[in-house]
Amino acid sequence: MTTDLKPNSRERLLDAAAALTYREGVNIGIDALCKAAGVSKRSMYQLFPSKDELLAASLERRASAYVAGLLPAADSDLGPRERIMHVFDQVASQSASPEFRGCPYLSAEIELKNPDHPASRVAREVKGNLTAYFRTEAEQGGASDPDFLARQLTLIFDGASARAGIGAEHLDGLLAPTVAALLDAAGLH
Amino acid sequence: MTTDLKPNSRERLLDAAAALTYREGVNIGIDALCKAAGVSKRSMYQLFPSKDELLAASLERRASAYVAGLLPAADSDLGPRERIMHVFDQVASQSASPEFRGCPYLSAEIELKNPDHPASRVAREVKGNLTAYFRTEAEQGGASDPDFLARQLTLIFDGASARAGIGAEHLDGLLAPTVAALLDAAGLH
DNA sequence: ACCATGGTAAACCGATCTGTTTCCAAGTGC
DNA sequence: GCACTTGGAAACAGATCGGTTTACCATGGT
Repeated sequence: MTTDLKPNSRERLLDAAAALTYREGVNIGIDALCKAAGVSKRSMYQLFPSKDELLAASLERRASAYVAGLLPAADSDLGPRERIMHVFDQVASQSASPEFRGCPYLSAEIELKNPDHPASRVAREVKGNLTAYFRTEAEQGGASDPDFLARQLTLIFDGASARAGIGAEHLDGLLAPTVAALLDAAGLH
Repeated sequence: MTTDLKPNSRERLLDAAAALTYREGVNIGIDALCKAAGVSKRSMYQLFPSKDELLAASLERRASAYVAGLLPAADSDLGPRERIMHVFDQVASQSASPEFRGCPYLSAEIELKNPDHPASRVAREVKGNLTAYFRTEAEQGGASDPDFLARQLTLIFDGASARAGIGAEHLDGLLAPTVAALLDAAGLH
């Protein structure tokens, strides 16, 4: 077993950072993060070299759960079209919650304008994975230009996230027909 | 003539606020704004009651120029379809500039998570006007559901703004076919 | 009982935040 | 010359920022 002292503090910090930065933005203070996690600043700075790295680590940790909530279960026997639609259905249903603030990775990249920020790097990677997923499914479904379709879908995804996140749109019934139109245009069967 | 003492300070502040918050985010400090505008804080606080109001006023002032850069000239004799496409062509060409950071109104709403912030209110109104423009043109073009199409187009607009703004997408050749697919699906002639 | 470890609370540091105030120089009218 | 306004420079206030350090207290091994 790899040494696993201090098991809780680290995770509590990551969870608190994920929750608070999502609600309040990346400019939330370290004192607030530590207080919410029930961890002293001293311990925090033993676990993470800086706030930036804590933020990046919290986004990274959140990543697998985030995509798990978006993608269909591994054992589901859906076709490529359904596997794409599933992502958008999930976003639409998530956006119904009043706590929904859009894709945390998009928000992070917009708030930290600096693309070299460690958290921006993580965010870029996660979003890249989503686009890659779309591309794979598009290919599988025989789309005429899988790469192009994947870019279109990511655009829709981020647009929907952003608008629903600021409460400007309620996605209900909007997303499915829009995505369907693009899939049809791309010849995805 | 309405009294127009202190003509320059006010405008310089508004311009500086627009430019700096766009580049650096809404968390830019007041000292930096005043220094960039060449106006003392004392004068600034005589002209505006708070930073929030200055920010809101700068977004409001920027609004007419912003939509002017997006919409076709008033005397242009374009059909509804072209008048819609024109907006997206403009975004695509603007996004080529390295200073492009996406729609400033979307960014503002995302960064200030508070929808009651005066600047959020202004941003919401400006974006509402864009959606209204789309709806009008959709109606004019005989779209089957103008309201629905307008929501779709705004979604694309914001998605494109966001992704190009963070440098994740270069819109070139992506936007026109995507929008065209939606216009076709809506039966816009 | 003793000491090491590890973690919390809290003071502290210098910087920066929004916002206020003081001081002073440059007009301006008379 | 002289009262008066205007506004810039900058100090200031109080809070908070990221980050460090000190002081104390709990545990547990021996």
